Amino acid sequence: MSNGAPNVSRDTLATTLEQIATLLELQGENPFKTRAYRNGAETVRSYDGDIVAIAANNELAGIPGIGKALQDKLHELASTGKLEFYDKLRAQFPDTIFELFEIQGLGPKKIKALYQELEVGSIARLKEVCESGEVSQLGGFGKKTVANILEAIAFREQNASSFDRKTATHAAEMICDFLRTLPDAGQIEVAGSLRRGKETVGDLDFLVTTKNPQAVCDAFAAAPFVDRTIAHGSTKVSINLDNGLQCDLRAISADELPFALSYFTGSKEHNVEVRSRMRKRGVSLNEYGLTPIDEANAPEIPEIRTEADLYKFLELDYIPPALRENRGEFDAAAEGTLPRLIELGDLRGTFHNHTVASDGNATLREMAEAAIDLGLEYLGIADHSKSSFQANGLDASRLQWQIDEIRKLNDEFKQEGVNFRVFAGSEVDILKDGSLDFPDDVLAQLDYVVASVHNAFTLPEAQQTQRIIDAISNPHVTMLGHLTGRLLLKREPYAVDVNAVIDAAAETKTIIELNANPRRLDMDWRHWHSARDRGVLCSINPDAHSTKGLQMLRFGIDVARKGWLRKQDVLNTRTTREVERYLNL
DNA sequence: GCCGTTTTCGGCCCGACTGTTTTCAGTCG
Repeated sequence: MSNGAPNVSRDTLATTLEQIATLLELQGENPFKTRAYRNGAETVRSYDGDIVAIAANNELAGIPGIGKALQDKLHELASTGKLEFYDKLRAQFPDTIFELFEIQGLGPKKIKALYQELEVGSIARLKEVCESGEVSQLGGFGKKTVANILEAIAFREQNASSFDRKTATHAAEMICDFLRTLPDAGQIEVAGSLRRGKETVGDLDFLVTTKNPQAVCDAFAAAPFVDRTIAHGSTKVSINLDNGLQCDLRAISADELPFALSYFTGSKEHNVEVRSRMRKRGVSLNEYGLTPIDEANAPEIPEIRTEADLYKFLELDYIPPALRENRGEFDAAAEGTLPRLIELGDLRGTFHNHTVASDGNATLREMAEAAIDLGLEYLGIADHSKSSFQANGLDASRLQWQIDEIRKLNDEFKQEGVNFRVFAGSEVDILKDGSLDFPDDVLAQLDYVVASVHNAFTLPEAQQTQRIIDAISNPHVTMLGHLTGRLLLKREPYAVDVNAVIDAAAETKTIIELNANPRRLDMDWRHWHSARDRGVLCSINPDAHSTKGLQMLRFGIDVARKGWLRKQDVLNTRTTREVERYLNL
């Protein structure tokens, strides 16, 4: 930002539109209007370009989903930092009104009634009127509803609403193991955002084919991992695990599987587009099948046995779940230019791993042997540098000692006939001024260098961005570690112009890391497609601090796929020899 | 509020479960 322009972020634009949608719902506004605001928010969030600048310059015309009304509002907000329409809406409700939407079972109609009749504008006040019994004056609020609200409030107080990929993946595997023991269960599939590879997951969706849906539902609802049952019908069950993770199960017939899988995999935005394309072909799609819109003029509907058949009917290539976000996959599928996505088996090694020398808990040899057990051909060690004293970072002399240890280990592997190489690196701190924590002559001793930010998270965006660009401009830097420093569900990314860093990385031929740690998954998948097209190479790194940590690579692969990355876009799919050549070794 | 190879007006994805309003509205995904 410059020239005293208001400091409005993409998130501000999107969140404002979302809140307008919510507030309009509370006013009982036309649901299609509120949806238009929500769509607009999603468009702003996922737009590939500097949407804030475009809005500030009033050049939004032509972006699908942003019509005249939203253009004007976004322009006003981006150029002045304020939006009168929004402020007037906000003034009609307390600031805490939004938290009521986090209570399961409460939607706009009930919240509107609560607010208008009982002045309920916060969760605290909601709890009061439920406990005092005042709420039963309202139509539609019976005993059961009140009990459910109180339970949902208690639940929210105890549990977060989102989960990292690792937690969600392990829960899904445990539940699938359980489902496989059911005699009535046929095919078992995990759908939803987990299947799409999202970095965090709000709930898990299971599909089970069966001839006896009631039995599957009953068994699921009675499973030992169920902490709380939200709904229990004859084809659908929703439960919470004791960590709060919500799990939904649908019992369906085998014929319905491709439709249900497509439907419940989403994303919502992708599904809307699929349905719209189906409608243009004269059919309506739901989770059970395809039906002609007009029986008299029914088109010929082919047999649908797989999701691929559904896409084929739309004259599209099969779109992998990772790409189903309505972010360009339909055009690519129509043109036959969908990427062949990277797979876990493509990885031959990995960089950015720690040992006991800094803050890891496994020795050099233990880490190397764990990598060998995973089928890898090489492993990059990159312990912290001295400024990360909290992580026992290495100074130049300890680093030299470690380099010698690595050379020795490689010799031992050679003598043992093990075809494996350890690369000597460092995760060198990017200092506040953009210089590096080791002088160039020390860095020159290393096989490769990961440069990362570990402090001064609160620098202004311009300064933080320049600091990182200065660091990766050092020719000794091979790759940039965890670009934004975010800790999912815990710490926001620091303010940094990711696009400017990507451009600099392309310019300086610096690799950008995809940190596979499920708490990071940084750089975010939304940037990879465009970074790839700008010629930036990726390295998928587990940032392992233990032998087990190496297994986090799978989550990096999930996110790389989500970012449209192919095998050739990722350094550590290359052979040892190719990597050596790349590193000039 | 957005949008147009049926349309500048009249549509906008669709169904399960719950609780309560005894025939359906609200919520959720």
